[in-house]
Amino acid sequence: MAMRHIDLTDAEWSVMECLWERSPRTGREVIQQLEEKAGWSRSTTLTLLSRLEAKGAVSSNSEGVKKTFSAALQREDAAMHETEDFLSRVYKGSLSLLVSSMTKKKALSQNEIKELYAMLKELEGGDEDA
Amino acid sequence: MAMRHIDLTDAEWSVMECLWERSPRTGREVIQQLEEKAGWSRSTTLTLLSRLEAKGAVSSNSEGVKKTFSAALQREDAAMHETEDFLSRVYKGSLSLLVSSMTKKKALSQNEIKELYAMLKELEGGDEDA
DNA sequence: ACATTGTGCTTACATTCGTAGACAAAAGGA
DNA sequence: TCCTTTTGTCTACGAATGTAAGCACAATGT
Repeated sequence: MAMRHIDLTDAEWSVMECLWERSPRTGREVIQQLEEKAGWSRSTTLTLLSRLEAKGAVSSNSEGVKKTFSAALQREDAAMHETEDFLSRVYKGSLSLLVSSMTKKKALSQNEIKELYAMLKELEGGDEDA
Repeated sequence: MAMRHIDLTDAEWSVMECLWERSPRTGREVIQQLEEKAGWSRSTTLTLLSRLEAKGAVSSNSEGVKKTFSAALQREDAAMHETEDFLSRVYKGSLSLLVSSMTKKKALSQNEIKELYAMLKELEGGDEDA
């Protein structure tokens, strides 16, 4: 059964990043980290955690003394969902188009180009049908 | 002077796509196209056009008999802005990371890989410092 | 000149998002 | 046991977003 598409808002991404870094975590920890990184108040973080739990991206466990929160959504899944969304909206779903655009805009460093080239070279050669 | 960053919402992208396809256009045309493609009512489209004009993404001309609307923001600029935004949020700003993720998820067709490879090959070889 | 139609502006309204204060229950200390 | 601190839930509120009805004025046909 496929993972339902969960959309994350910007603020929600921040919270998830924190949980992806390490899970489970107590509310305390999440709150503190977001307070430092984003200047959020306690309530803000807690609200976001609730909303995330409501949409199934976060799960919590209240058995122990302290309630803990965990990422229920994998970062990779969230990323892939966003990626598809973005690519289809902006580049007709084509990654090549994205790369060629970035190229034209000179938004790619030589370094990045090299890395990509190496990666693609491997894929092109070694994955024909194995 | 750098182009200010204009963020477009989903609905706004639809309108812009219409104007990027051809500009200038009368309200009539835009309305009709969006009605077909998105099922929007007249007012909806007009509202979006106003909002877009307010944020500088669309310009209009009322001199002739019919008011016309044009895209003031280039598609490429909008796309690049979105791209940077997206890459930094989801992939730490790294295109390579995006590609490697898509690879792992097998979200790239052989065809796409070939295209990318060809593109990169050219860049890698021919752009050292010219 | 008047009725009909086309066109743009103004206002509206429900939802979502970012942000947070209040309050209540639980835990810890004196 | 009573006070203080911690922790979690509920409620709130303005801005942004998607969506559209209504109104007023311009154009057009007869």
